[in-house]
Amino acid sequence: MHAGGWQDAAARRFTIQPVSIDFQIQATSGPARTGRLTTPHGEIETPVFMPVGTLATVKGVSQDLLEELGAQIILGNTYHLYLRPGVETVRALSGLHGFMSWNRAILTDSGGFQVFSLNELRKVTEEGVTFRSHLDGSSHFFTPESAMAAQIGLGADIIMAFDECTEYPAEQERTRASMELTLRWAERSKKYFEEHKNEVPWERLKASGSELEGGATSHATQSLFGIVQGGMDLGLRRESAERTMGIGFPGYAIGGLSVGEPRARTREVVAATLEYLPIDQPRYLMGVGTPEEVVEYSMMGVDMMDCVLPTRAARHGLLFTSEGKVSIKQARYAQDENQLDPSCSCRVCHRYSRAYLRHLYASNEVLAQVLNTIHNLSYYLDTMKSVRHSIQLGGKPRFATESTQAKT
RNA sequence: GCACAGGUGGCCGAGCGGUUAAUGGCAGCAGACUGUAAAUCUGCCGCUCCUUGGAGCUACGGAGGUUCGAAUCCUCCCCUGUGCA
Repeated sequence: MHAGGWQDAAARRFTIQPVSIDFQIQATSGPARTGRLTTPHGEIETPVFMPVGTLATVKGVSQDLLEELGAQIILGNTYHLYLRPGVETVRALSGLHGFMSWNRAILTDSGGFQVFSLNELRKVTEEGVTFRSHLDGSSHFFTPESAMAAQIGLGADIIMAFDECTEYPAEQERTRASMELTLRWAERSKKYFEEHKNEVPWERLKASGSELEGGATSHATQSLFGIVQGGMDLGLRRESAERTMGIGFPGYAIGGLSVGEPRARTREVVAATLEYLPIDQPRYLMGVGTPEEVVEYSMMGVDMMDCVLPTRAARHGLLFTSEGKVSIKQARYAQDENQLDPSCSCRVCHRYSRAYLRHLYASNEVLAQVLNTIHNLSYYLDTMKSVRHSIQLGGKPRFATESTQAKT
């Protein structure tokens, strides 16, 4: 069932124009593959999970901890950073990398997701989106062009086209109209980007110092990724993929998922869309998912994923472990002297008991957020490491809850 | 001792004659969270019983009383705070 689509995709790749980002596939196992994505801030081993750091911070953890955890690339958000501290401030402080002192790769989302998530504070037109700031109520007009300008100013290694994340559920006509709008915006995004991408000085974009892992590259520009929409309609997904590829980007994202649809539907749409995308370029599944989903999608051939779940859930006392979810706030852990996850070697599991973590959470201590976030990110990042390993060995990956089922 | 002000469910605190098992908040318990308006949000939270819905019981310091009806009014008692002796 995969074969036809894959061959189609393989054939199509020759129509893709040259790109400014390097992606080399290293090993494959069925539809899954490991690869190396080269950015101005080092090489990224894929499949990769990208922690979300909306406001130039992955909430709860410092940059040196992120490095220790093995985060290869993190996300920032254009809309939020535009509002605060403002693109000019970030630009003046040597871009996101310099501003937040992060020498590894960064990807910024364009603000397209806010078109969806802030739907009560915004108005969409052909030209762009008017947002009413959630901070002070002021009005801000975003267009594909302004979103690109902002992202060029922020200076992330990978930036995203300005899209409309279609809501769920949506009628066929609405989904198509939304998809068409995203396509027109994708063209405008690319056009503006091509004309202005050299405005990010190479010296600034380039990683500095000896901390850079993998070495700087010759890619002197940012890379702009396109985003496939099309809702839950497989036909529209295909059309969106093909037409987005027609515009031509160095990488493609699958957007508009995890917006409330049933999980099985997400899987179906991802599986279908992957087949329509080029086989030799990075494919980025936006906003997904649980540890199990992240593994599953990696095995389906997704190269990049990001999700708020590990960090947000951590702040809310939900921890992911090899034995399944642990809601550390539960009374049953009050005197549990065991480590959180017996098969995790993160600094949290290594040192603290469940009882202590529960106490910190119950007492509303900020350390609870820090430790919980460290663990969850560690769990995701280690899971990805093991997924990459499995793909390289051509075997089946360890699923996040495998040992739970074995034990109970 | 006298004068005021008070004693409400684990805690704080509304209510001041009926639609009150009793508003709120906290604490407690459980759940949700998927390109971050999220250290957020939702539900439960006197006891017992049956199926949702309900039934019964016990409750507003204590004991009496007024009233068809009292956490709410009256009397006495106990206790707490403040002031004066």
